[in-house]
Amino acid sequence: MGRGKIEIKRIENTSSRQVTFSKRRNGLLKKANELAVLCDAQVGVIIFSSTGKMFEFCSPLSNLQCLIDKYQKHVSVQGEGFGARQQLMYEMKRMEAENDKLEVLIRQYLGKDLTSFCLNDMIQLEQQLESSIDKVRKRKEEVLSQQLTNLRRKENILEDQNNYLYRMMPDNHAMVAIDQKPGPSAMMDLFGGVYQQDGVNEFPAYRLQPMQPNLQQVGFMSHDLQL
Amino acid sequence: MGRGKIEIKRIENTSSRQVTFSKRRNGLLKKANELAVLCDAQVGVIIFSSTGKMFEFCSPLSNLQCLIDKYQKHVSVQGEGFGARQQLMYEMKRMEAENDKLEVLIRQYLGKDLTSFCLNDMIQLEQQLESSIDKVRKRKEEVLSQQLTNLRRKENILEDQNNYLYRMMPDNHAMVAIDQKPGPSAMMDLFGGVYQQDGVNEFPAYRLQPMQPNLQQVGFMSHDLQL
DNA sequence: AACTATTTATAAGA
DNA sequence: TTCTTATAAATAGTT
Repeated sequence: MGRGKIEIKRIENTSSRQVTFSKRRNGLLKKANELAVLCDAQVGVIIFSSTGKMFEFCSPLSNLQCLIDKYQKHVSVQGEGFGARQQLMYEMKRMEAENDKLEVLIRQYLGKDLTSFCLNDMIQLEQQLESSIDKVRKRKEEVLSQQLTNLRRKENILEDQNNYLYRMMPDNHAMVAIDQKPGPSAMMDLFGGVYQQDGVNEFPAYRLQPMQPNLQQVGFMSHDLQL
Repeated sequence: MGRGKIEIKRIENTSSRQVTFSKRRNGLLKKANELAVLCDAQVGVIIFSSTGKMFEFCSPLSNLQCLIDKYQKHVSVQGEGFGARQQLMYEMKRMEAENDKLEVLIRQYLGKDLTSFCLNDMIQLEQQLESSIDKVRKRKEEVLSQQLTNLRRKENILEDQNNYLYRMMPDNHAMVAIDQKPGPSAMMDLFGGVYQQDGVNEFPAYRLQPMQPNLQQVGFMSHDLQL
């Protein structure tokens, strides 16, 4: 329909392609509208030009998003599986249910909302909680015992260092008096009475006191003795 | 373009509307294809007839879902906020995180994965678990005590009923001998030794024994005494 | 569905 | 882009 017949294939000349695009795009949208109005149909058109510009049409009293949703629903009913959107929705629902379940479980572990529980449920829950508390206590003891061990190692190291430095020191040079002599009984208090003396029992009356005690300076202390 | 000019408004005659729909639908799809091919554009068309049938077109080498996605992206970039799809994705991520958090919490309440816990964490957890177990035990006691009360009421009712029936019965008619006389000590065993006798202490040596004891027949028993 | 008189769309030129 | 116009294409009404 024009001065000459044309083949339906890509128009190579860019400018005439663009002109044709503009004309025919308008034609298409007009026809879409006519179809919608004349025949009481819902019509949606989406056009992207080769330069990336977007054009759209939707029949009156509707909007493209609605129409697209309707389309999605349609294809998901007949299609192999779900539309990507429906799948998301489904997954969402599933996770929401999972979440609710977990929240209920947690409330149970917190001892809340027990009214719906029968006796057996509660006995089971009690046992579960007892077992949990048992595990926590065991682990707590492990950690405490580890800390104790570390403390002892540290103490031994410090003691050895002290003794070594003491022996190396020219008599009475760079020495500082300590007010209280840290005797075995103080040691006992420090370690909660659990401490077993297994090293040197006697301390010299005077100890070396670095001005800024820095444990990291002790070479073999610098790796894993966290307190 | 036809034997006569027509107004662009809904065709009232149903059958001619359907004929026109069919013709113009084909025309629209053909023109959509021509636009796509001639001008190297992406074109998508969705049509729902007034009877609910769906028709679609998408330019060659593409598919409508793709085109719709592209459309969604386009409108979401300029639009108020997110596209519905992005929003779903975001919500999804949020819920996933929430879920993970809850799962970790539950594992803690089960006493698992404590290695990452410091001493203070564990002390707190222990306290929480102790509080939970406390609540469960309290509730358990409540339930037990309720059941006990119910049992007592039931017993009293049965006893009264028995006595009443016994008195109304013409002597020695329809009576059945009971092998063991259910005395106070049997009562004590039945209720775990907690039972306090507060009703009739003496049972007649012979009791009425309905062939199919049905507790529901006792009027004021039929509502809330669950055991 | 097919036909066809007419209207409409549009290719090419300005 | 827009207008013009000759011509191709679409289609309303009819069979």
